[in-house]
Amino acid sequence: MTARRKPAIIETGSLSYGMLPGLLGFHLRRAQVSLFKHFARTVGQVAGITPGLFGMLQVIAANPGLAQSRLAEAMEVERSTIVKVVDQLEARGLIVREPSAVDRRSHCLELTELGRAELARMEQLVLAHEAELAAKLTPEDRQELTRLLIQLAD
Amino acid sequence: MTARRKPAIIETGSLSYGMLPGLLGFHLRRAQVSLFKHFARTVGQVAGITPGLFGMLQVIAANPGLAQSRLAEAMEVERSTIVKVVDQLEARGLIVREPSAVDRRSHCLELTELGRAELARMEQLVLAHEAELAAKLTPEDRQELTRLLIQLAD
DNA sequence: CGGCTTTTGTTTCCTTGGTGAACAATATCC
DNA sequence: GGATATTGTTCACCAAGGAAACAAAAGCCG
Repeated sequence: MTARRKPAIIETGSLSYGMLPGLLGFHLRRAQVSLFKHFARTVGQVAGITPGLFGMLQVIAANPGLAQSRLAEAMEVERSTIVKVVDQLEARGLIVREPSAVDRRSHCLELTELGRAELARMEQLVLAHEAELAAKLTPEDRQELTRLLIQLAD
Repeated sequence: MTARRKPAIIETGSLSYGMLPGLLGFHLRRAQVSLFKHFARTVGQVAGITPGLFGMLQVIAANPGLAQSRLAEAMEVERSTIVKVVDQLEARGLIVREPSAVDRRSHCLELTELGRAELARMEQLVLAHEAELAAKLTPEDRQELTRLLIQLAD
């Protein structure tokens, strides 16, 4: 190697991210990591839940009697992934698998009383978390961001 | 259970997401999943790389001689996480760990010739991927989205 | 009706990123 | 020179997810 070595003295602040700042994915990921950490500090720490599990719970609550396969489609994950999620939520007493009256293969997911109570509590925390996030943007910007994200996701 | 059972007949299309559509995190996640899948189809399949690894490679390329600890800070992950990443990239012959001249504890990360060539190829694929994504938005909207994401991430 | 085909939930194994704790070697500070 | 901090590493873990195989149950079709 005959090439001259570059200085290689790089302070944390002045470090280059190459082409990354020109990519939507980079900023999308940063925003999500930031949001996720905020969720963990505010909602997660208090209610012991992750964004993913909260989302599952929301969909189950909003669609009583939902079969696991439908939930998998809604969340765009495989059926085998749903099994673990449902196991967790059931183990915590938040939901139950009830046998379907019309199809003996499928399980109807339902919230328990505890599940309803816990979800209500979580929702308050999530709304507070959302409000803190939204404070970084004007109401119009928040609306605009939502619109653009939907457009990007198709 | 004496309560009347709700119909529980829910077609995939007409299923409710509860309060999720009102949350930024929901749309952020959807957009990212969509983008990630697109990246996997276009860049990943061809160049065998993930958004995460590509990002690491970019930062290493843009900051020759970077120490692993600095990289960890830049990517906001733990040092122990970086070890595996560097192992992978080194195993593929894209980078090398060179001993630092000034600190015998630290390793200076450098791209190899192969690494530079591969990265250049990846960059072309990434730019094409980005262009396809950006096609969903007007140029102004893309700019606006970037601005809002940065603002949200702090 | 009876035989294929599909769907549903499940289990098992694997992969990907990531964490935290402990550790040896090396720097740094007082 | 001795305490303290930093660097890279290993190891054991965890969470989210996917793939494949499977049994039970539905559904289809001749």
